Order: sequence, then C-alpha cells, then structure tokens
Amino acid sequence: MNPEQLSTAIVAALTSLVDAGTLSLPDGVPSTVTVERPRQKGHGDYATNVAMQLGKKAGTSPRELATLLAAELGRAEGVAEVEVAGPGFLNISVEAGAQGAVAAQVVAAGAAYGSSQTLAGERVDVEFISANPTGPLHLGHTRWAVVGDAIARVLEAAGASVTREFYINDRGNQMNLFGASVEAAALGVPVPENGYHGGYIADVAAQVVAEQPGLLELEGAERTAAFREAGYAVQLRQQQEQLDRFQTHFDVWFSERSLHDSDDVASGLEKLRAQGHLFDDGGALWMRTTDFDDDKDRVLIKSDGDLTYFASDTAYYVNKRERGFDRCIYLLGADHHGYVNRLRAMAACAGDDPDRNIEVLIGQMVKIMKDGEELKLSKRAGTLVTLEELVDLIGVDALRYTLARYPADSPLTLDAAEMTKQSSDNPVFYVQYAHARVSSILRNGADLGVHPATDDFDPSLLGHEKEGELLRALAELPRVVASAAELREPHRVARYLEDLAGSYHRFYDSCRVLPIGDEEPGDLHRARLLLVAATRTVLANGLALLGVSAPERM
RNA sequence: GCCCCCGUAGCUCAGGGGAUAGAGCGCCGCCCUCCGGAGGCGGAAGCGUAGGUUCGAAUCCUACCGGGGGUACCA
Repeated sequence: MNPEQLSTAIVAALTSLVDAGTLSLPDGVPSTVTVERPRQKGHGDYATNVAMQLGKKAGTSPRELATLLAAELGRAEGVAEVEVAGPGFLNISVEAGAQGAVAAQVVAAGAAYGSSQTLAGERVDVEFISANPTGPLHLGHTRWAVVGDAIARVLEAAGASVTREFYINDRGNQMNLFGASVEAAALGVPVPENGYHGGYIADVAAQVVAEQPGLLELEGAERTAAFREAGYAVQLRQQQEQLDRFQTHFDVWFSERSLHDSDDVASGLEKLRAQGHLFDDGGALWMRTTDFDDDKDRVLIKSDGDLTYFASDTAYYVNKRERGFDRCIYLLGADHHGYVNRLRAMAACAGDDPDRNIEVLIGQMVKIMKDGEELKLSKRAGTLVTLEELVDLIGVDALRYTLARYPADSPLTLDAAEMTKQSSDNPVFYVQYAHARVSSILRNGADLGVHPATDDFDPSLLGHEKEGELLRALAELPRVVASAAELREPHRVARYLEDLAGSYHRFYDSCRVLPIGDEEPGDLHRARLLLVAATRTVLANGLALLGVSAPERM
C-alpha cells in the first residue's frame, strides 16, 4: 500500500461517512488528501491531517471527525491500525502484506519506476548556461549545467516533452573585442585595452593559427574578423566538448546571430507592435514593459539604429513560442535577476501569460574552498576557475551530485576536500556506495543460485521494522520526482536518495539477506533479495535523474 | 532611494502550515566469528529581532537589524 492508495482509501472512508449521513461536508469530499510520513517514531507508518483541515467545514471538532474517520478507515483493506493523536492527526499503520507489494511493483516497473504523467502534454524549453563564446565555461556555468540538466530530467520523468537549449551570445561588441584579442595574441602584440586578457586567449590564438595559418596573411579589418570567427569556432567547440564530458547534452544550440540573419528579429518586433506595446521616443524604439510591472520601459532599437540585446531576447522568446513551447524556462545567474521582471513583462507584451508561458529561475552564486581558500582564479586560463579544472579536481559524479543536492536559489560554499572524500561523510559516495553494496548482494545471490522472488512472492514476509522502513522509502520516489518536477527543485531527489540509502544500510544491518553457510535458500531469502533488487532500481533511477552514475562496484 | 535573494547547531547546508526542527564537518562515546565497516548506534549544541494571521509558523504577512546582488539607448 503506497501513499496514493492510502489517500484513495481515506477519500473512500470519508465518502462512506457522508453517504451514511454521519458526516456532512458542504463542499463535498476532496478528491485527494495529504498523506505524509511522520518523522516521529510511534506515529504510525503514515499520517494524515485531513480531520483538522475538514473539521471546521464539517462543523465538528477535528478530534471528533478524526475518531469517526479512524473507525471507518480501520476497516479498509491493508490498513492495520488507525490512531487519533494530538489535535486530530490520524496515525495509520499499514499491514506488512499490503506494504511489501511495493517491492514487486518497483522491480516490475524497472527504469520507469518513479516517472509519471503529471506533466504529460506540456512542451517545455529549458534554457541554461547560455555563455558567451568568448571564453571557457566557469564555476557559475557548472552549477547551471547541473541544475538545468537535472530540471530537464525530472520534467521528462513527469511526462513533459523537454528541449534543452543553449543560447549562444555570438553577436555584439564583445565578439569584436574577443576577435581583436585573439588576433593580437596571434600576432604577438599587446591585446587591446578593454579586450580579453585571460591566458586562454593565447591558447585559442595558437589553435587558430595551427588550423588556419593563412589568416596571418590577411590585413586590417578582414584579418580581425577572420580571427573573430575562427576563435569563436574554437571556443564554442571547447565549451561543447567540456559539457559533453560533463554529461550535459543540449538538444539545441541556438545562435543569437541566426535570429538576425533570418527575419526573426523583424517579425518578432512586428508581433509586439501588433500587440500595441511598442512606441518611439527620442529616435529610439521602446517596449512599454511598464504596462506589466517592469520598473521602466526598455529600448529595443537605439537612436543610432543598433538593436539592443533585449531586442534579441524578445525575438528569441517569440521564436521559442513559435516552435511550440508552452513553457519557456530560463535559468539565470543571480547577477541577472534584474532581468526577471522585464522578461516576464516582455512575454506579456507579446500577448502571453507571464505566469504560464515564461518562467525565470534565478540561481545563486557558488564558491568552492580548497585548503581554506576560495578557488577563484584559474592558474592555466588566467580567468575564473573553469569547468574543465573542476572536473579534473573533483570528478564528474562528485561535482554533479554535490551541485545537484542544493536548491539553486541558495548561495553555496563548498569544500573541495569534502566533495572528493571516499567515505560515508560524503553524500555522493554514501549513495553510490549503497548502490554498489546492493549490486554486490545481488551478484552474490546469483552465485549461490538465489534469485529475487517473483510470482510466488509473499509480501507479508517483509514484516521486519527495518524492512517496513525501507519499503515506505521506496514507495516515496514517485511523489519525490513529481514534486521535484513541479517545483523545479531536483535537489529533492538527491536528499531523498540519501534518506533511502540510510534506510537501506539500516535494513542491511539488521536483516540478513543471503543464506549463511550451507543453509538452504528459502522464501525469506528470496523476498529480501527482491527488496534489495527494488532498492537498486530506485537508487539507479534517482541517480539517473541527477545525471550521476550508479556504479556496481567502487 | 527602489527592487530581488539570503539570515536555522561552532562551520557548510536541508526543512512545500503540522506532532519532540534534521544531515555532514568538528567535538564526546559505543558496536566487527556473518552478505562490501566505504557501515551502524548514541551524546552535547540552533530557527536574527519584534509584532501579526492560524487550532497549529523556521515556513505566510508587516516592520526593523544584518549579509549579498541588481538598478545602462552595455553585451
């Protein structure tokens, strides 16, 4: 019996009370009720606060309603005991047989266990990282890579159709400065005053020259432009390779230039104009974002005729909507939070619903400490500490997992030594270790000829307290994934896995799974092995949602 | 000035209105004839302040105090 089934049983109990005339609910019986796992031992396997929520409406005291409901619910199949506690909680104990069935359900569902259809039919675009192609990806981008990708994964698990998108800011003055900087490095002359000074520029220049020595023969603006384009290609390729290595894969790499090369900008602005939110002032074209809660109106075309970055943003948004996305999610760094209102207002100006069609998530800054000092600058690249260096230092799994286990909107200070520690102090190893341990038992079982129970499985064999705890933990995954998707908070999956790993280790400590010595394998061994197999499925599925590997051996 | 985010244990952080606020580090202890001890069990220690809403507030609202970020016809 899982929480959903319990909720259904409670609703049924309420309905029969109403039908019998014992209870009156003017607003009707709710279709679902809250079922939670009490954190306190002795409060049953599950608890519900429904009596306190409905007490007032029913015109009775919460405790009175709880007592009525407890008697009714106690008759439901799979429910062992219902107690009224405190101000009107119902503490529910579930029969071992009803609970043990979860193990078989999990194994039967396999890789699909935990996924749902709660967001089925939604077409979602998740845009994240979106760095300028003028330098290596750094620590901030690393966090967005992990969180953005994990958000995409949980959304998919909830049934949404998801596109991961990287917007390449390949237009504008910074590209010219980048080109001039690469050119200068290639020629061995000082880089321009406000150009890019990082040491990586020399590497890019060297690679450009190696690939296209002919560029050095060019002159003037032609040469600068050639270096800009060649440097852009090198830098973008490098970002793509680093992200690939980091297990972060995009469906769409969207070039800002392409908006301008096509007529997307013109048609996007035309769409806004048709909605009546554009106006001219002082020779510039403006969007009246103040119609929708922005602090001030925004310029789209400057008085000198140049387009602003915001004009590209607008065209890009319209383009996404025209590609059929109902929901455009943006993951931005905290230094861009000033954009939130104007992006939402822009969506509203385009005639959309800013609460539905656009969603801007803000991620806070992250710091990494090493030996008591902040890891800030890269020694090699002469810029901020890069993704590449972080992967080299910490490893893909530990880096991804650690960044994924915190909500994106909390500022973070991490310690490199703790992230790489190979012991239970380190959550990523704690969870991966549980998976390895589980895999090991399944291997040993197979060697002994003991296999997880299947058809002949008697779920009531799993009646030990620690087995119940583990079963209830396994039953939580679908709810955890659904809420992680709904709230765009994949860290909930990581926290859940840590909890699950703990339940597993405690089960392992008190319940012997495999036969000892020449003991004959029995139904209990097979039942416990099924529970172990179910645990492996859940650990593996959860880690996959975070893009972290589930090793069979460590 | 205005706007946004954040103040939870000595430190780094969890906690979607629920019962006795959790975890790791650090500190003090306990448990290996047995499937991976890379494990388990216990102890000390905390919600910035003041109000409000609620049967019930770390959580929602207001004010204040403290920290960070943002407020371009830049990209």
